[in-house]
Amino acid sequence: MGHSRASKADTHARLVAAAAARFKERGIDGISLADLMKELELTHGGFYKHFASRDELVTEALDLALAESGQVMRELLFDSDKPNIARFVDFYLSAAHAGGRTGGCAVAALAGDAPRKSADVQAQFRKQIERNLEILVEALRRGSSPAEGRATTAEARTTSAEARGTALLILSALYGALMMARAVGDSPLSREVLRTVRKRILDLSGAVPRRRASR
Amino acid sequence: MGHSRASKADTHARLVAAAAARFKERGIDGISLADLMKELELTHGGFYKHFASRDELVTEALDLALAESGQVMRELLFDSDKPNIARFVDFYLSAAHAGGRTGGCAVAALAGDAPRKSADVQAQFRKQIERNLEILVEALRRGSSPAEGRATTAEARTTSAEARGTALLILSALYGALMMARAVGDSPLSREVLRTVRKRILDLSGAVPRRRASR
Amino acid sequence: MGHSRASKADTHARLVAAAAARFKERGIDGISLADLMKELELTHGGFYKHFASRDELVTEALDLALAESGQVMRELLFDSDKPNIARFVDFYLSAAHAGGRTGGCAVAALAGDAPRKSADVQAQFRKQIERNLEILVEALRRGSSPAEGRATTAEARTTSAEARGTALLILSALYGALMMARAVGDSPLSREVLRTVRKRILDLSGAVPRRRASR
Amino acid sequence: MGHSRASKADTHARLVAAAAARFKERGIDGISLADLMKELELTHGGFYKHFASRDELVTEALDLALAESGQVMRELLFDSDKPNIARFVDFYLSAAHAGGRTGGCAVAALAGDAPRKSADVQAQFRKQIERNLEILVEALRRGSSPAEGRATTAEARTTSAEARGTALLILSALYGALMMARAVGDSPLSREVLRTVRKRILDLSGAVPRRRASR
DNA sequence: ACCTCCGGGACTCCCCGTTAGT
DNA sequence: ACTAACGGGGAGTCCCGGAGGT
Repeated sequence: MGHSRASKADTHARLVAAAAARFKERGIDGISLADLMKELELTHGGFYKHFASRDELVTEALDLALAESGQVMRELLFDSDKPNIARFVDFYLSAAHAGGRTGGCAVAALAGDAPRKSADVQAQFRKQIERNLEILVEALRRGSSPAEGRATTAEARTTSAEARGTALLILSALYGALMMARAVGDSPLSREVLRTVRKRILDLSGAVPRRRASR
Repeated sequence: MGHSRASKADTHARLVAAAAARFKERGIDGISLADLMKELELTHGGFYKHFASRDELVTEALDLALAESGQVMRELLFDSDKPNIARFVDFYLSAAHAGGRTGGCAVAALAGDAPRKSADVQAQFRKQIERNLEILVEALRRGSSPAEGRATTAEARTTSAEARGTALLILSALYGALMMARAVGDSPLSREVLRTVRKRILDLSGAVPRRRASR
Repeated sequence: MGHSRASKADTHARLVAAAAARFKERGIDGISLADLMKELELTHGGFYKHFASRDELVTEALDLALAESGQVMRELLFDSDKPNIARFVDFYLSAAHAGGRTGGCAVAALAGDAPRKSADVQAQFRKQIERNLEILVEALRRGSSPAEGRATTAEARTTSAEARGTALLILSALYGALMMARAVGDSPLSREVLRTVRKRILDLSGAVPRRRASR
Repeated sequence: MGHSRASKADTHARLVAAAAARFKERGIDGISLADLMKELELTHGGFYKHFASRDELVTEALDLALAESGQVMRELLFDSDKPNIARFVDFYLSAAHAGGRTGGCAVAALAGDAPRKSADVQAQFRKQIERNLEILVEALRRGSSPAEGRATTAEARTTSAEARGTALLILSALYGALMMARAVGDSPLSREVLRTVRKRILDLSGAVPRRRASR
């Protein structure tokens, strides 16, 4: 009875996880179903017991990969009392994170593929980037203004717009720096990009309240 | 039959140009040699008269595409007396530039493919990005300090490091914003990213002298 | 994508049939694999799932085409009680048969290519021509001597040799006339060849018993 | 001075002759210009000093090859006082003639290619076959009726039609037998075809006067 | 008359997604 | 779930006809 220890649901999940990792490494079209199945010590033919098509796997793997990127972001930012933007940026722009491609940020790894894919795929990116933005906005606001909870609605809105703008800039710079660093390979330039952008972003993130205060 | 008036060099150049455009649109692996040749009303059989391999075409097309991106940058920044950073940023983050993929920035379009390609390809990116950085640094320095020519060496070095850091941040943010906007497709989010990052970058670029002055 | 309802055997058979028709029309080297596949609404890439090489297809298509020519011969000659040589000759040398190339006789259409092909191809022609000869001999003998069943062995042998000689002449004349008619295109000459040779062959086929009787 | 002993006209003629021989061996498409030029110890590039295109060479070589076939026919039939049909048939259906392809009959060798070629090529065949027929008719008439020159116009016409019919049959059988023999390669069957058809044709050619006499 | 080589097109090989049969 | 293989399609290689330029 039964044929293997692994349940069908388990195999499905392992496939999605493996696909997410490989997609980040090699791009969405960079790995074949056959190679993917081989990784799980399965054979090519069994794939369609788990997914109706490759696209279905792409959708699920992308969901997982993008969600993970948000999860990592949230953990790094929020696992202490006060949002720790520095730790997040340090990690995000660390050489290890930039170099190793398996565990990296799915947005940075796959954003380049998205424009050539379907609107559904782009919607997945849109949704996750929106979420990541919210996380960062929240971190900026909590980091900058512990008393914000008591702000009036009008003040909060202004602050929010301000924070959202800052978050957008930071996110753009993070993604851009990571993609540049990866595109140029390991080199003095890539290290300079990571180090310098990291410092500037920390200035920016800290600058939010200060800049407001100074005006 | 036989060959037409067009010289070999001309055909070669047209192939490289077409490849550069298609690569930016669809990625380096996104177009086949046969389709590419068809664009020039040739057949794929003649391809190897011009290139020893597909990789050779990739190298040349990448060179062209990246160089063009630098050229555009230089023109937008420098075609008037005073470096015009605003015009460059406006153009770079315009919806048209972000949406249309044919004429866009090769770095933003292809940076995502580079990590999966050979070290040679990555070196091409490195070289061009280094050049683009220098252009932007020059613009920032000339824009910020018309009298810089008389600065002492020490001051100049400091200013240079400062400007280079700013340039790195700006470039990262530009590339990141463009890639994000493209990844999410045409949407309120993409428009917000482009608009907001544009404004912030203009603040940053203007901030160079002010920041120095304030210390 | 994926494969349609058609089984492999079916596709294989359709390929062979299409090749046989095209070879008769344009010669063995007159059609490319890509064009052939296009006829079945397939693409050239899948060809080697069905045949190890072009030669293998040639062999099978030739087998089919030649066998069909024998089958047509047999049907025309034998579908009534008494062998009907006249009907066969009439059809074989009809303008329609001579002009239209698709449905025509494979021997006449392809004999000219055979000498330039491999010994295997020539053996295929040999085998089928031998069979066609036997069919015609049988027709001549049954047509000429209804009581032949009671002939002594020696007489039968003599009759056989006689009939085989006549069959060889008839077959040569048929093939020769058809090839001449085709080589000169539609013209008074081609019509004269067909008409005249037809009449003479009918004389010859009827002459078998008469010639024997006269000795 | 001058560059070589061979004049341009001579080279032209040698090219045509070599092409005629190769075409008979391998078919009209069976030899490349490069190989042909190599045969004359010339190089590929010089070809277009002699012919505007390959087609022009084909036309001339075909003219030569076909004319030669008529010339051979005429010589064998007529080089003695009385037309010697037997000698012609013997030669034409000799194993050497059938096997060796270089010197063979152009009609038999190339008739199979003609239907796939232009109407001009087919017209060349038509013209030469018409001539060959006339030669054979003349031989049949002179062989059968030395006094024919004095026949009345009406009688001559009847005789002519009779002879032309016989000539058509003989020509068809000759061409057909030769093509069959070549198609099946060297074998008992090919030898049988040649031997048997030869004997039957000789019967037929001799039968002309006898058949007329018997009516 | 040569050399060179362009552009055309064919064949072969290989990989991928997908499906059928076991 | 595996084995097998179909059909799609890209890459690379070869050779041919033809067109310069020396």
